[in-house]
Amino acid sequence: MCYGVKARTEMSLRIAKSRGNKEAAEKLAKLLDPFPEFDLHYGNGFTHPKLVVYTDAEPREPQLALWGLIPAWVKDDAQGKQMWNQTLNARGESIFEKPAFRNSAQKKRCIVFVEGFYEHHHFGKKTYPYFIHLKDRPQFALAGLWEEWKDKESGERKHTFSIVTTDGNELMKRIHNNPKADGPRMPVILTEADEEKWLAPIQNTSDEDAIKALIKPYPADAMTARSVRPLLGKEGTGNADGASEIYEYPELLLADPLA
DNA sequence: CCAGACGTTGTT
DNA sequence: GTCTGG
DNA sequence: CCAGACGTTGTT
DNA sequence: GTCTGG
Repeated sequence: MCYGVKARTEMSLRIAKSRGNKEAAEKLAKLLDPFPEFDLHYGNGFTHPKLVVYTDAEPREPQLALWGLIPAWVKDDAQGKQMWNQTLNARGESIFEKPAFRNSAQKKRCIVFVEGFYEHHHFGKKTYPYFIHLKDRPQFALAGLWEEWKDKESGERKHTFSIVTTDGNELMKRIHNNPKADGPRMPVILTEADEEKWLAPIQNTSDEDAIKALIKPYPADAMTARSVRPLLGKEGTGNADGASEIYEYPELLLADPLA
């Protein structure tokens, strides 16, 4: 789920300025300075990009965190690397129970602003990448969990995060059709009003229920998608500008899942 | 009691 | 760290 | 998860 | 088709 996301530097800076203040945006600009202007950040278990997150600890302060949550109890770097390949996503249904996520679900939630995300559609014997985004908002927040992990050997501290998933809506059902699936999934997309609710502290069970109520599919009619060039491989556009540009596949036009 | 796991994704 | 399985 | 490989022979 | 590597 969420093969990758689009989160350009320009967008991140714009959000930092509107959420926080000028200083926050300037600080972020320095952190992002060596960042290339990519249209795709992979989240596929082999590439672990750093993205800008806003945490419940400091909701107005942009921070960089590594995609792939490492629980605080992980004992060494090797175990951490093994773990983060499996914590790019967190199933919304179980975040309050799973050992890897429950501490974060309770008191370390975050949001990640993206312009859209990528998923593969299976048709015939091939897979076709799609870029999925909202019709009426240039960017939006995904619900995430974060954690801070300290490497006892090197003393290094790592901030990591995971994106919370939920059932796929009607749009995702048509695109996200991998042959080995239990059912289509999608990231939890938050409305502007829900962004602050997701970051609000939990002090009792009704607060917790309020958080759980946010974990639900986003309305399909508010979303749209387009096929794009292959992301990986010889022809892959990968981490490059233009990865999210529309690209029509002739064979798909006959049986476009979105038609 | 100790050892080992701790996680997600995936159709027609 | 904490739970489960043996 | 997707992309790519998928094999053997021969000396120093 | 199925496994491995990224």
